[in-house]
Amino acid sequence: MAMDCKNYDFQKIEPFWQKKWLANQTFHAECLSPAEKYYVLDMFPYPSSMGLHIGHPEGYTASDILARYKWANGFNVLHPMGWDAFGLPAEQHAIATGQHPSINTAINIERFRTQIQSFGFAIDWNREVDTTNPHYYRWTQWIFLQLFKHGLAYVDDKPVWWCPELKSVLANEEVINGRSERGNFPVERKNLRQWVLKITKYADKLLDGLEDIDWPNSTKRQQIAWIGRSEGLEIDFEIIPGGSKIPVYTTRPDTIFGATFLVLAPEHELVEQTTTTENQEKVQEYIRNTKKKSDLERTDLAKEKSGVFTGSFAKNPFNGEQIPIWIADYVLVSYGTGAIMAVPAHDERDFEFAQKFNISIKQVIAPPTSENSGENENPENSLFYKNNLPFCGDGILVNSGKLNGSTTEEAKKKIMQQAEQCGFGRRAVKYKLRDWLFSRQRYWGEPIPILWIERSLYDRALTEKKTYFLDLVPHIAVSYKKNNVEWCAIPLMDNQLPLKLPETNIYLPSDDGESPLVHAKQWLNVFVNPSTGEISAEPQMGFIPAIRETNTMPQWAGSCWYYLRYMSPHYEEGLVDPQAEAYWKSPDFYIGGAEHAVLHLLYARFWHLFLYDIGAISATHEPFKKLFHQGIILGNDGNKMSKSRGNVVNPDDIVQQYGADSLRLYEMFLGPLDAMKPWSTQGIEGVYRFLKKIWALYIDGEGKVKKFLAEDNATIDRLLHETIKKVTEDIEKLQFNTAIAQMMIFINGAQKIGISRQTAVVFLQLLAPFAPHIAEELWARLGENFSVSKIKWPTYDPSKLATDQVKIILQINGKMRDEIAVNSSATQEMVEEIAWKQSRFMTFLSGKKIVKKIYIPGKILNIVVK
RNA sequence: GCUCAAGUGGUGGAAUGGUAGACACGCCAGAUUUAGGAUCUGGUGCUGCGAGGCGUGAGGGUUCGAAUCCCUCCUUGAGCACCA
Repeated sequence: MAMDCKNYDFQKIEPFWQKKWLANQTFHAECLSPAEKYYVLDMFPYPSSMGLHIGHPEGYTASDILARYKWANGFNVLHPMGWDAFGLPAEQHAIATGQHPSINTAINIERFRTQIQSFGFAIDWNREVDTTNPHYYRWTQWIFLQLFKHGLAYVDDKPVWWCPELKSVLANEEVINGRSERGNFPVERKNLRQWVLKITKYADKLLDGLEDIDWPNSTKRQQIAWIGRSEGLEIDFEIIPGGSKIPVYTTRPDTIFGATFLVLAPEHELVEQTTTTENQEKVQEYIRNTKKKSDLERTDLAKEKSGVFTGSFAKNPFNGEQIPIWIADYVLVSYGTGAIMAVPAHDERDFEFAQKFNISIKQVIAPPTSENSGENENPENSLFYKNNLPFCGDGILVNSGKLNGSTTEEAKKKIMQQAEQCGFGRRAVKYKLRDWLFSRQRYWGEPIPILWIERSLYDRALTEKKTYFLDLVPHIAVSYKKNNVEWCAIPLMDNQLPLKLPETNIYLPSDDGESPLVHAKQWLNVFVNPSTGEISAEPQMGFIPAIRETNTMPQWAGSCWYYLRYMSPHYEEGLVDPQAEAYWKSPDFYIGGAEHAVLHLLYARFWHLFLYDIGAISATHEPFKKLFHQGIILGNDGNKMSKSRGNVVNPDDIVQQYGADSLRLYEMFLGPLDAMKPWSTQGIEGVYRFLKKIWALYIDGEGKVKKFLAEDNATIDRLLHETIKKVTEDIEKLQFNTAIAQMMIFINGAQKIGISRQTAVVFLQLLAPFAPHIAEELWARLGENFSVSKIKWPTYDPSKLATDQVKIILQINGKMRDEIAVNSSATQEMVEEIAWKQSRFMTFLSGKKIVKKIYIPGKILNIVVK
């Protein structure tokens, strides 16, 4: 017992039990316990200076209910918490104050931990992880080096998204409608040397893996769309005059006879070759204009198509037709072959373009009609369909020579076959997914554990085979050229990890894409012994000059594998203890916001699949078997909570005023867990009253346990078993709102009728996952053993649910007219006999002719009349 | 524009083919109280004196029976947005 308080004094009760759970390590997850494991994972928070948001405890409470429920069912539960602590706000604070970001980060973590502990979650605090701790990021760096060694990390200086405001590059996934995902600042294209991870190599595995995991459909769909796999045909068109070939990519080879022009992207390498002398000027001007446009303009001004004719023609290899070659910026150089065959009759974009530039439109697909299956199609009579162009669906081929009458599906097959046989085309698979841009020009991130040395020294070390990095570098060297010197990347050795961030007082990146780490000159320029890997700050015999990589990793790096670290957070021999990994495998339940659908959740799956492939882990291919997104909690006014709207609810205030149990209960009672729902300041009163009612049912005005009934009456007995059933089933289905409603029904009944001591005990077990503090307190006052969350979960007795009397609804033409109570074993004849005696029911039947009777045993008797 | 999801009292929501509105908020009345607060009891979809009638975004359909299944439209939310 916490205190001998008389009233429901949550301010005394809650901290007492929180301390007790911590001190007793009540929720410590024992690795390799003989019990079956259950791993509940929350998306770990970024510890911002704003403190915890009211949305945080929503997901955390849901996972906590599950964790406590599983403990009570005999599972060995892993429910950890940690900090995704690298990130921009801490760095911006450092820039503003000149203070090292680790100081502020530590303060914020402290505050988050205190806040999270004030909710009484059954977390194993021994397993806390912090992505900014060198003991942690040592292994983030180690994973990077594995990716490097396997040729999945390389440098590139293609155009990348650059955000001038953040002074950093961003990944494709971090750019939304031409603005940064964080901060909503405009971004532009810039050529910079950057580290890139070859996530595209895992495109198919990332796609296939989605099939056997239990995730929200919308999230799966988003990942599928992001990967954007398509199957099609690459077809070579011959340039007239000239004779060289332009490969185009299409997913609709069946429309090949409808191609009336060909379009090159403005950046396409054959632009110069295809442009005739008299069109030179116009084409160059068009390309100049395109370059001036930002990517935002180029994609956002989708309304009006633009383009220019090159003067050349291309020969359609299927029918020998010559079609004009145009240049237009609606074709992207980075997708497919950067060139398309345009079929205006069956593609909206091509249609729009053809209309604007007066290019002919030729229909080759007729929409399928219900009556004919293609045989009666009259190719000459296609005028009828012209009004409906462009028609982009599947149909029947017309105007396509011997393919006329084929379906889209048949025609695709035939044309692909023909193209491959004749050698002017080949099947191809394309993806929208691009490689993951992995470096950032920031201070507050994991340093990339790479040294750069000159090419000749690199080659010499490898040919002489007397070097530590012989097996640690990819087959093809990762290199770049600057001022005519070529630099090659070599890794640090495992025992040189973690590569810690150097001390500096300059945290601001430069305007031209230089990381603040370049200012740490001592750290930056070193000497390395190529045979031993030894690093020295001073030149030495046998050492060669090297420069450290100055970019850091993006914030997503640390969160890609934290769920593995929780399994053995103090293990020093590897990222995860193989025994722990074999036992815990992967999270059984993962809950977090839907905003990470294509960022964290795609990156983490990529790393997991990779780690599995290289044998670093071995239990599962996919990291997150079951995923759930909690809904957003809106402000009182139905709008998103924001400082500017003044509708922000601070969880600390709620805990202060109503207690953590009320907050937990209320957030779960608001509505379905995945729904977006508005906070109501008045609404929380309801659950608070519920808790006070429970208190009053157990404890008298003197703070003593009340006298319970010697025995339950039948109504309460049935209600208890109904409640056990409903609460148990609803927890399994994550329908916490209705589970709480059922407990309220129980308490309302208990208040009227009274309950036995045994029933009072069982109810506390049901309540404990939702409101653990009050449940633990009353449990202790009843003299039961600590802890209520570790006692075997109650089961219901089905025989108690059966009743000897059932209610039958009497309907006429499906409308409820009366109800009767009958013996539960009553037959239809017996029910009818009683029904016919009901005067109210009979008044509805009088003068009507009975057509049919429908009887659903135990539920309904419906009389159909005329 | 395309794709997906969802529309139920004054409010949050319950019911996924069988009594629409569980549970809760709010509101009304009463009890207790010097008063307020707290607590307890009863009521509360709309309409009608009543029997009853109407009612789940709108319209249509399937069914003995539809909030639930199907079609069309409207609204809201989410995602994608020249990916050929």
